[in-house]
Amino acid sequence: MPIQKITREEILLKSADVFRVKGYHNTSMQDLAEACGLLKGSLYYHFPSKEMLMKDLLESIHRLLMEKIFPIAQDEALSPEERMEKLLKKMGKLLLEKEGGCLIGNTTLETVGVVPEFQPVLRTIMDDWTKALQTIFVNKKSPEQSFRLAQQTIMEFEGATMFTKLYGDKQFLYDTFARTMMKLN
Amino acid sequence: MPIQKITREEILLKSADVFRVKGYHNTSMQDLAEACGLLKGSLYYHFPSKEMLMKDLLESIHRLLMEKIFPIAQDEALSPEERMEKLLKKMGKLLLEKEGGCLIGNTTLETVGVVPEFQPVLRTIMDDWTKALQTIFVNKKSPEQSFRLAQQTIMEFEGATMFTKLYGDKQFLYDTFARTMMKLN
DNA sequence: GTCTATATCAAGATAGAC
DNA sequence: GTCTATCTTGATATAGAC
Repeated sequence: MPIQKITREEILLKSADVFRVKGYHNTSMQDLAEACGLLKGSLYYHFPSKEMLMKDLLESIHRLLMEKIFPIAQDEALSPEERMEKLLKKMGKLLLEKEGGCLIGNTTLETVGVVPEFQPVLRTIMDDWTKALQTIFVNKKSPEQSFRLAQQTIMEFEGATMFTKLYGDKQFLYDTFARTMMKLN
Repeated sequence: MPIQKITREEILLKSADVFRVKGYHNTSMQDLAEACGLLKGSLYYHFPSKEMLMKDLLESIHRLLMEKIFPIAQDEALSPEERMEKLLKKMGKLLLEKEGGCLIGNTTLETVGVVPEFQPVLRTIMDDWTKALQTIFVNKKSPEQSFRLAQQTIMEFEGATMFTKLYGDKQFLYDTFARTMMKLN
């Protein structure tokens, strides 16, 4: 009987690291297979196509965010400032302290308008990310203003990630974290 | 004798539209040739490779910005507010009111860390863009603060472009324009 | 579940006719 | 300067052995 070398979930995790650095179109099934310690053909046992693999990956990331990160915004044991800090730090660890920047942002700029299948899940992730931040801001501001502040925070976050990538300097992100904390006043 | 169908500069302009929408790796020489009304092989008379074509395009964009857009920041006939408005509007027309968002931002996220040849020119564009905005802010703020404000403006601008692309709503950009004008106070 | 082998196609790039 | 034709490679994907 055959030996299971890697699970479906593990393939997605390894693939995320490759896609984040190389981008969607520039990543080959060969690249993904190597990262997983498999041969190219074996990937097709788990996923019918590269496109479906990426779609599943994005949905898996959305699920992770919804379960582990975004609920921090509603943690009544913490102050709004503590929630914001905890959420930003976790987002930083998850999406930013790895090489290549933010997979969601990268994939958005690279594939929206080109691979229509990805757009809905990318939008959903941004929507729920916005809602989470809004939930924190709403302790201090009106709902409408909190919504705008949440969107602005993510935009600055993505812009800072671009600068961090271009200049190889994480300070851009740390500064954005700090400015976001100040918006809670 | 052969008939000149298109100039080198025109090829770059047509290619910019394709790259902006499809991205660098997802654009084929075939795509570029079609956009230019040429056959694939003919492109290699003008450019030795796809990589060099893109590099020349980025340098051509840099030249255009340095000649036509960034000098607005030093136009002594205008107030700081008027310079900022004029510069932002021109950047909007040049980079944003076309399909696909900002070619510089797209190319940065897609190729930094993957195509090292592009990174210097991308950095130079961002550097000079930052300097131009700093020149305007410095009428109202300290040089250090102006530098930070200039960087933040570009980051927000790129983040807003991402949202505009993802949600198909240009309001994100207009709002960012308005917020930037308010930073001059 | 993974491997080997292979089919198919499109990509970047080159050579030479016109 | 552009076209036709072609080379070579690497991509996605499939079939079948183990």
